[in-house]
Amino acid sequence: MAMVSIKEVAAHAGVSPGTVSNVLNRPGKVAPATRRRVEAAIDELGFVRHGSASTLRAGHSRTIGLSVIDIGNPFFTEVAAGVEDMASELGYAVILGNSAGSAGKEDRNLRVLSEHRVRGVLITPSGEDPARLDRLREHGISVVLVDHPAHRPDQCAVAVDDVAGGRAAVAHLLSKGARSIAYVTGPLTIRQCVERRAGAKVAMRAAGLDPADLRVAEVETMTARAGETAATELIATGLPEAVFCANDLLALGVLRALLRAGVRVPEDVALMGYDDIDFAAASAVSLSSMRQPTYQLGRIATELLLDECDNPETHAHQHIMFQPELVARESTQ
Amino acid sequence: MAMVSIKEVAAHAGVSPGTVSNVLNRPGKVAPATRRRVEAAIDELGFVRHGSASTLRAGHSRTIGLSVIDIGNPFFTEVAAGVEDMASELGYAVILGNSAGSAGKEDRNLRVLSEHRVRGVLITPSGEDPARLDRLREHGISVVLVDHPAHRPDQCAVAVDDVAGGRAAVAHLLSKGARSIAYVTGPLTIRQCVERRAGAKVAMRAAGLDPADLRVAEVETMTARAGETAATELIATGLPEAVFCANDLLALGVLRALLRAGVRVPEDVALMGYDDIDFAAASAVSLSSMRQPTYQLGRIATELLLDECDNPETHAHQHIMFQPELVARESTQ
DNA sequence: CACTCCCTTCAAAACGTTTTAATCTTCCTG
DNA sequence: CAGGAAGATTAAAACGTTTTGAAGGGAGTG
Repeated sequence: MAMVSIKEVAAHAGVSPGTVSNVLNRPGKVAPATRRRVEAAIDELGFVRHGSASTLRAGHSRTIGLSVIDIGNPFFTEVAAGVEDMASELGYAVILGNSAGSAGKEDRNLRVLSEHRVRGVLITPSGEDPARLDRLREHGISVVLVDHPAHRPDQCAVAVDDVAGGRAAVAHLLSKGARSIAYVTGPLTIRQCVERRAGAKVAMRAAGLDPADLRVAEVETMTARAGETAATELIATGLPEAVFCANDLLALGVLRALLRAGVRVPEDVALMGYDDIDFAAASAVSLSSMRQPTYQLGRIATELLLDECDNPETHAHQHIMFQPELVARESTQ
Repeated sequence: MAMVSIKEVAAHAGVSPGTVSNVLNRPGKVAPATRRRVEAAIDELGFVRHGSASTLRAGHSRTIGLSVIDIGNPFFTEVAAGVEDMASELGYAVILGNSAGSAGKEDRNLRVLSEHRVRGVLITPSGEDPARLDRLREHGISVVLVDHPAHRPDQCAVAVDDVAGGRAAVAHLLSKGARSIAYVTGPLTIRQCVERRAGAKVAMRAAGLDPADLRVAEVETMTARAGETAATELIATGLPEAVFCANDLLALGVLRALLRAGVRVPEDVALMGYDDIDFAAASAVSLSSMRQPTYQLGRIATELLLDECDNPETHAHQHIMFQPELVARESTQ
């Protein structure tokens, strides 16, 4: 109830509100003696700046938004960690939005971010609708795409080469002797899922196989539970020699269901995940996976975004594309 | 750049700004014909309400804060999921803060939340310093403790009985025949760690053992990596018959290090975790753990908080204490 | 027709900052 | 000691909403 304003601080310190504001925002501009007096008043009264008022007047806030597809996925928490670290180094706060794979929730989150007049937005878009992001840009909110290639040249983006990743993963499975391969994937509206599939087909063609023979099992969410469902279906309809999963959560679910059904991994079925989350190494059969520079992805995206916000005239848009790295473990021994 | 204000909408629709505000906030108060006209103007101009301005004028925002200890821990992402679902059902947005175990970061996050004039804060405090939270309350920001018992009677809190959990976990290990037990824990400044240890000692005393014999291995963070460190140390100094870990991440790390060192689980060492995160069931040796109603924790805490905010006169403070549940798997077979 | 009442809309003030231009001090220079 | 520059502080306007009390306009009533 007792929020104290800059005016009361000013009165208490015997100066004008403008001076208090200066102490807060450009301490250099105010004489050391008065500054100390004001700072004392601030402490004494427990003053907390009203962020909304300052955003309103200043026209922008020191806040950025981060919108991810699934905060329950360790991949994204790792990205978020990178974002948060870099943002707080540069004096920005982060508002996190989780779209949970739903376009509706993503829209709601973007609206909340717009209303907050965030300085910029980092987003891993869940669908392919650049228009909504363009609208943000028209409103003066910078957008950097994370784990997604740029929609347009005048935009920053930080991504990982998913086609190369899919190709490397399946090439690895093929090199272990597998000939029939299933691809367990989330919704094929998700770009990553589509590109990893494309990479998988490239690898098959390169090995002299018909890409059309890639068996695709599509599930609704990219969670361990969905992975179990997919595996149950594979078991019912006949197992392939190898399974490539669009991410590690799916792969862990597949693994769990296979083992429960008495299927041996990798003897009966070889298994590959994607993302190399921490838990991949600790699972029942340690999981081969494609490692991505997750934390770096977050840090660099944030750096690009804030450079764009803070130095608009010198900023040069960049499209950064990392290469994923194969990590072979027991599941493809 | 082209953020349109309520004034432009008003001009475009041929009404006053006040009427536009009414359309936004109490559509019932405005005649259907004008409302439609205003709504058309809003769509046409792509108007987005300036949240800061409205917070400033209204004195409060429809936003709550959630401050957790470690967003990398699935336990907290599950809590966050519950919070977000309930909050958005009630029309609130959530700002997430991750203290990453550091009191400094927690302070910074609370400051950011204060500056945003959030309506209330949900927090799993990382240390024991009720004073900082009292300061929030003095500022008119409601606080509900999550996974932590109340500091004071006039406050809501939602917790799980950690003493009972620690007791049940160790009683289970003892029932499997273990006599020497090690407790791998995060910083003993964290309440959960302390109480689970207290519970462990209760169980030992009940079994006729000396509680002082509980070997405590304290590590700095509650991550899998820290668990590996702890296990390495245990191996070097002599293994106990059973290990109880303060959470599943630690347990997974311990498990990984033990297996790598050729120690069999549970034959040589029985192992228990805590939280029953999804990955516990999928690990190399599936992990026995203590299950908590995590998602519910988040939902209920949010419900209490928003009831306190929206109905301050009828609100009754509640202290809710859930009981954890033992889940026995291979690691304690 | 005069009056009241209700429904709708409006004008203006207020919220707590930041910022700009102006004023007031102080100190230096010649 | 006059003149001015540099530095410190201030007053006042502005940001985009919400809210309040008042005004406007029909419709119903006596």
